[in-house]
Amino acid sequence: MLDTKHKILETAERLFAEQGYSATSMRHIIAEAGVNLAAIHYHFGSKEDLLDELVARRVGPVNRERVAALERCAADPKATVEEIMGAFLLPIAGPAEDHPQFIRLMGRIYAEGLLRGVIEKHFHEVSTRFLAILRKAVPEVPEEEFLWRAHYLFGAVAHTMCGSPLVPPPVGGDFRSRIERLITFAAAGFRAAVTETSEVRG
Amino acid sequence: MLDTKHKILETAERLFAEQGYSATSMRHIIAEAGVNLAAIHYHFGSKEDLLDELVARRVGPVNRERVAALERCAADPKATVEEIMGAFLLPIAGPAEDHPQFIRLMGRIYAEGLLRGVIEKHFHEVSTRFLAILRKAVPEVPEEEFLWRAHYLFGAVAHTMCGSPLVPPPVGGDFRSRIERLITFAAAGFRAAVTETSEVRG
DNA sequence: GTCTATACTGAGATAGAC
DNA sequence: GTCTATCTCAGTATAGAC
Repeated sequence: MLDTKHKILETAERLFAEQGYSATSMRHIIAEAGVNLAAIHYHFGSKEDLLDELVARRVGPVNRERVAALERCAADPKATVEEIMGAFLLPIAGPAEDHPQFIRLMGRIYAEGLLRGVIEKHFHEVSTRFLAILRKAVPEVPEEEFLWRAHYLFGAVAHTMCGSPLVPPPVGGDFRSRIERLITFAAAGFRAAVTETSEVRG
Repeated sequence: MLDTKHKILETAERLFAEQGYSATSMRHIIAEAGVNLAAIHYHFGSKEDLLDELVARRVGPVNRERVAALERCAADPKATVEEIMGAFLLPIAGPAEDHPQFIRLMGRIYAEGLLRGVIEKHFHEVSTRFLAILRKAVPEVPEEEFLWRAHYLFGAVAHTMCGSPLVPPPVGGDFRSRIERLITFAAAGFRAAVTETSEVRG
């Protein structure tokens, strides 16, 4: 039955989002879904492939929005850093309001590094395109510096999605405003003058 | 014998750093260390407590350096954002050169969120002090905005330590220069003018 | 106090009957 | 397609030798 597969998918998404990927056992999923343990392997192959299908379902539409917005930026020689970042980041805002736990899950599996294959499959293409377009908006930044700054940006994005163990989470504000704040922060960072030899020690 | 405990500690640190915490089994550790499985529980209590002791060993000296540098900043009313960030971040540079894999491990366990207890125990106090001092260097930033920016900074730091699945890692530069670049980036972000209603969509 | 042997529980995965 | 039984490998707990 397709019903079995669907029940697994729905239950797994809820449990992964609530408890995280590693903390959710397949036995817990099948118990709540009322199906047999082997059904997961029959329909998906493995626990990781189950996650993969979950991610594809939600991320596909977001990535299509991203690509459309990014190509509009690419066609506009006057596109600002803020607009390009917005094209990449704001399409998350919709799903983030509808499925806040899912966004948290995505941030966590990105940060975990364990599921590198899943991440690369769903984000490598669009993130590469994003960086290529962003690159042209800040031509004055040397290549190596640009890559590091992209690194910082992705770290900040993941953290914004999944929450920090150390900083008290400011409760106010929806996800969209969080993203807008992040864009303000990171755009200033990308425009910062490159320091040759820093004098930062106190 | 203290020898057994020491062998476990050394072997575990190496394997955790090479393969990550979750991916390293206790049976793998004891096989390479040439000790018995139960010895880990006798000396440490659990796998997580073993990690805890590993972290404490390396992080203790770093945190003492941090606190000393931070208090120098606190005593100086003219301390810049860059200097305060440097006080918090540059003490990692030394260990990062000597034990690069260990730094990567720290970034990963921070990002994972699973070992929240270990992270809080070793970093909560010093990071709280850091944020309090940094707060006074940017009084013009509203409180909520400041907390989010701190959030972005911590995400970028963790990512710098553990590497990203999406951005091609720039190979050049030692860890200290990475931190200095990050400080330039984040200081500009903290100083950015707060946008009331952003106009970032393309 | 230190360490060994062994057993327990729960995880993901798989083969084969129906 | 589905289910039972079973396999391997985790982390953990305990009894007891020295």
